[in-house]
Amino acid sequence: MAASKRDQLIDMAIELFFKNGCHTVGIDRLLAEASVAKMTLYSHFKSKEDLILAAAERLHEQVLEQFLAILEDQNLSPIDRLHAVFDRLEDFTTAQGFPGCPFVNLSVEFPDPSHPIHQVSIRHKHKVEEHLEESLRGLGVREPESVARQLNLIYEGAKVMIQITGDSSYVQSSRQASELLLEKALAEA
Amino acid sequence: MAASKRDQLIDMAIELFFKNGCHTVGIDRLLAEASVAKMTLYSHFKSKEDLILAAAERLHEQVLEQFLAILEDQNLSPIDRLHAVFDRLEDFTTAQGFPGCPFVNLSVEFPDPSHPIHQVSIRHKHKVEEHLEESLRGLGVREPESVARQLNLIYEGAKVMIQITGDSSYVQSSRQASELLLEKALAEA
DNA sequence: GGTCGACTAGACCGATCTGTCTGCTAAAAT
DNA sequence: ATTTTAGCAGACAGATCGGTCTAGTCGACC
Repeated sequence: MAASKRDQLIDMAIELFFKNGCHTVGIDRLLAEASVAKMTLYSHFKSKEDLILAAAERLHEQVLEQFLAILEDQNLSPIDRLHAVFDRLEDFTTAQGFPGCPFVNLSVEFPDPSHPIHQVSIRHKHKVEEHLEESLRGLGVREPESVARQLNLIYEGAKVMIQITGDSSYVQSSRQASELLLEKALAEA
Repeated sequence: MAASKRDQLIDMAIELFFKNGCHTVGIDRLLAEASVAKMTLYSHFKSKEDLILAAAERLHEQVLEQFLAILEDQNLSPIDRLHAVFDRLEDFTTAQGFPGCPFVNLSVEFPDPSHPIHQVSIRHKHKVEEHLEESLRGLGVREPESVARQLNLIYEGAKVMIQITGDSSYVQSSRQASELLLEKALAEA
């Protein structure tokens, strides 16, 4: 079979919930656009939040995979792979009405840190930072954890500023800032 | 009079809506906690969104004032004033369950960039960046606009990472990163 | 051919939310 | 003294939302 109803629901949840906000999109609209009956939804998931959780976890895997693909791109030099992380921001954020980082938005909609959905966001951000750290360690940077955190701040800052202002030229700003930090870190290596 | 009912509503809106999310807090709870009758609310504001807008605008003024106070602190050297912007992040973010930057949250809850509430966020972020730029220009930095944007990314990134992970040590990371960028910018001045 | 499981359409329930309306109190202004 | 104004409490309407229930369709498999 092409795609199970369960997958259709998750895919549409990613598209609708994470683009427009979980609280704003009702379950009826999701069902209509996914062409799935309500009872099917509740046979696969025990609640709307349960679906959101599954969607968040799938998106976590997808985004992390994309992220890793950049950091391990064998066509680029190790340093350029890190630069590419920022350059490639352009691909997502120049889209009309960039909805922002889904995991940031989820954290806003589910502010309780102990909530399972919020925890997916925490896990995602930690994973991203770990991978940055590993790349930096591979480059022989002196304090890879510290530098990874700093690069991550720039990365997150760029996404959130583009989300709010709609000005995608923050991609360039983030690239410049990260380049500078990397330069410095490599000089000390 | 001590505080008009209108002010009570706005103050409580800032506290409840921006700490817990506008969509999650109902108007009945706000009225109960503000000790105001429903009809009084709707005589001052034409809708809930109208109240949120007024609250956002007041908060915009308040936060910007605090921000400016740091950037113009005469007890500090011009460079330390910029550093203080990051150091003082500690004051807000170490609070148990830091709710995140209210203007980021508003942008998530009102994603439409043309929405008046979203526009307050845009205005706020621009103002902050302008003030950073002005401080940098006062220091004789070569490209103040570009550096201001980069510092702003770090600033926003720190707030959002602390919001998600609850790890307030990102304050130090942001301080370190901004210090590095400032050093470089001043060396070129 | 008959059974079973997956799916569907849509009615329905209870809760919740925004916003309106009525009637009342009381202080302030004229 | 009377009118106006600001505020109060709470019922109410209308809409929406998440979730349940019923009844029925369709295809696969034994």
